[in-house]
Amino acid sequence: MSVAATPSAKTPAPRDAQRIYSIAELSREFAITPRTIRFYEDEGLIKPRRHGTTRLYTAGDRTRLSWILRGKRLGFSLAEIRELLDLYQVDRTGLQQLRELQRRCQLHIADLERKRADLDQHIGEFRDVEAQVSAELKQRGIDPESD
Amino acid sequence: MSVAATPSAKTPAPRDAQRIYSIAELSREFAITPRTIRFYEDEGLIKPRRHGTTRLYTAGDRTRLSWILRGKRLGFSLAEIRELLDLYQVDRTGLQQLRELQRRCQLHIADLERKRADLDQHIGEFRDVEAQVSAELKQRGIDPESD
DNA sequence: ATTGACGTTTACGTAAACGTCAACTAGCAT
DNA sequence: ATGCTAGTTGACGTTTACGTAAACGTCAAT
Repeated sequence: MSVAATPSAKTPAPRDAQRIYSIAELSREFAITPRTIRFYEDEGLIKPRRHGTTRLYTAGDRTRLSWILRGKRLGFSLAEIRELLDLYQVDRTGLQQLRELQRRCQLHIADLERKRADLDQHIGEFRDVEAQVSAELKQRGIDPESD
Repeated sequence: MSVAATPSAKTPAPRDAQRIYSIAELSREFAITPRTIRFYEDEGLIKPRRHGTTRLYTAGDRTRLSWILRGKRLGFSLAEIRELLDLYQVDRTGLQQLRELQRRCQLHIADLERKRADLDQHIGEFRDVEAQVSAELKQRGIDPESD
């Protein structure tokens, strides 16, 4: 389809805000399959425009996608990620809406900070192990081949 | 069976290193079902002693369990967690073993630090949202009921 | 002797998050 | 016209991480 084909074939990938991405392009960039991207769409995480039946992704969609993947790396389920994404575009007009948004942000931040504490402890433990191993290796002599 | 029953029923839970825990006790403490604990055993994450067919958990098993759950909160799969747990008890005698252990520690630490960067950015974004919402709420007046 | 709390195994079920075909379609190059 | 390359939908399969139910054993107390 070459929807996003560069005119003179000189520019490799102009990371403009105006750029339009194909599904294959995004799947390559983020190392996921097109099937996965379509799946996220089925789950309501992204809603790309269409040209006919073909999906067209904007820079915003791309950002959203990277957001999704980061959420995944942090251990959130797709359902949670969808909720979090929605927080960014809920109606901020009503007072109750604002209060609810604030509340949910605070809850989520607290969750994240607990996670951060877990992570720090976890890192600490592995640093300890690594340090002990390093010390032991130094003890035994730094000669590279001696097993 | 009351394997871990306290004699005079006075001491509530002596957190000794010698203590032995029943499966129900651990499941209550960590808010998971016994089924889950048995499942972890099937997956090779814990290997409690047995008295007949009944499982007996030591303080070490308990620590292992809390470790598993923390790993889960951080988004690791059970397979990954098993590997990480194994790192703690691999044979540290051979030089090659030590080098391999060091290498894997370093890889894992790098992974964790990437995760930490993800997490920090994530937290930052939500703090921003929360700050904006707070500002907007303050702008509109702090009167509690006005919707 | 029965009840109740707790434990066991075996087996099947399920929700989430995709992967893997299969069978199209649409545009472009030869 | 034919083939190639991307894209599409749908259906079904798979893995992970358990839940659920059945059917049973064991011990202490009643």
